Amino acid sequence: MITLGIVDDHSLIISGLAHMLSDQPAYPILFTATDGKQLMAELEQAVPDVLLLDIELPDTNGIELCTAVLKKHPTLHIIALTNHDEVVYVRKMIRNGASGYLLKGTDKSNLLAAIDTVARGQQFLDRQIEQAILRQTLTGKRTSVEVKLTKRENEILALVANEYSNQEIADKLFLSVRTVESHRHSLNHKLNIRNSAGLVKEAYLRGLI
Amino acid sequence: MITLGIVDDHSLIISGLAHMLSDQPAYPILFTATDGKQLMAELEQAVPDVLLLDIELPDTNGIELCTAVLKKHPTLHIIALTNHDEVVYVRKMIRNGASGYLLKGTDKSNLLAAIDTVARGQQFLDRQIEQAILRQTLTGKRTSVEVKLTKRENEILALVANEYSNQEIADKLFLSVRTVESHRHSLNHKLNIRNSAGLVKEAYLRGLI
DNA sequence: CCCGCCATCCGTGGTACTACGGAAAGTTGA
DNA sequence: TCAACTTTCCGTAGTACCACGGATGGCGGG
Repeated sequence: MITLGIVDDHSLIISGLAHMLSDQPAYPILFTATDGKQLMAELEQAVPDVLLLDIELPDTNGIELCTAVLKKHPTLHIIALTNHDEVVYVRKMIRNGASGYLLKGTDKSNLLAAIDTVARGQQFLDRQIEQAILRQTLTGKRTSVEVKLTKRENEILALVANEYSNQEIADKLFLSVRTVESHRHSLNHKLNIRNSAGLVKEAYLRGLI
Repeated sequence: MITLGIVDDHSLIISGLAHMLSDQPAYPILFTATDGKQLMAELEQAVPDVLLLDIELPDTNGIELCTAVLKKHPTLHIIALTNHDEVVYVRKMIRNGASGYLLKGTDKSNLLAAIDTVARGQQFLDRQIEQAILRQTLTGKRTSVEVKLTKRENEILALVANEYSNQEIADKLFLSVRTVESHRHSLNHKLNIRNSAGLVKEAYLRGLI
């Protein structure tokens, strides 16, 4: 028996995971939560063996949440759950105490394997991630199954990185400022960053500067 | 006779230049202006042989202004006038059509030489800049007479570049947010940039990331 | 000893950015 | 053809950042 907790702001993901586990009586789900606050509240009631934790949450970021949760409940094994397969993120999470790292596109067998592995106290990385890390180490090159940006997003990323303000970008591309803001919001979300600084760094990684 | 136009938002600089040229009847100053708009207006009245153009202006940046002016008045020879001796800026200006590049700390003979040279249609670069470019080409290393930052400024620059918010920086360094803002303001001023994006780029140049 | 620079703090008053959510039109692919 | 995605736009709010100016105490050089 390995008890579980699931944290994700998309209820779709939660129900997807719950469905995958529904025919597995050995993996009871103790609770689900959609944000960090709820998670902390739930943990007051019951501490599962393994926590599936989305690193993108509305009220906090999973990286810090990871640290915070482990501080309170050191016995917990955390599997980070995310769409972001860039090696940087993985390193951050692992450095912050996560035992495993799964992409949301994972399948059932992978999920169960991950749960079993971390419950045993070992580390589990998504296969895709493992390969990315290997490739990076061998070739010295960066990110892996990079987050794909749309044409527009790339364009705007480049301009932001070149010190254009939203207004200037709007003028240059004949868009409204709101549209530019929208795209930036998407970028921030996709890339799991929260300000211009992050965008510029990303632009460097992508060779846009 | 070489006619001149001067554009700088600091009247001090303008009068300084005017003074240097006051005993040179061969270099009449047709007009002076303190911003891009004024410049464009003046150029409707009279087009000088050489334009001394500060690249930092309140209403625009000299780099784009340079392009814009030359588009309208292709015969104009422009000498960029600035405190910033980083090679990047020089390259930008030259690529945008400037014929010469002078540091504001220049002396009279240097100024006259620059004017004569560009009026003849040749290119003139400040000696200091020339050497910086040579050094860069030879050593493969970047910027020249780098703007020096204080210890604190460097520290904060690094944190900004690593996606820390002002609040977080303040917490980390045990400062008030206002102090952090002050330092950022100094950084922006010293480095001639205006937002986080610029700071992050600078941090890259300085190897802080 | 005084001047200048550094580091610290604060005030005022913007402007820019960010987090969401919602909506509509166009594109693309299975 | 239908679903999924992209691009565009807007609203509401809040937070972060930026441009100044001004003030203080410390510290080093002349």
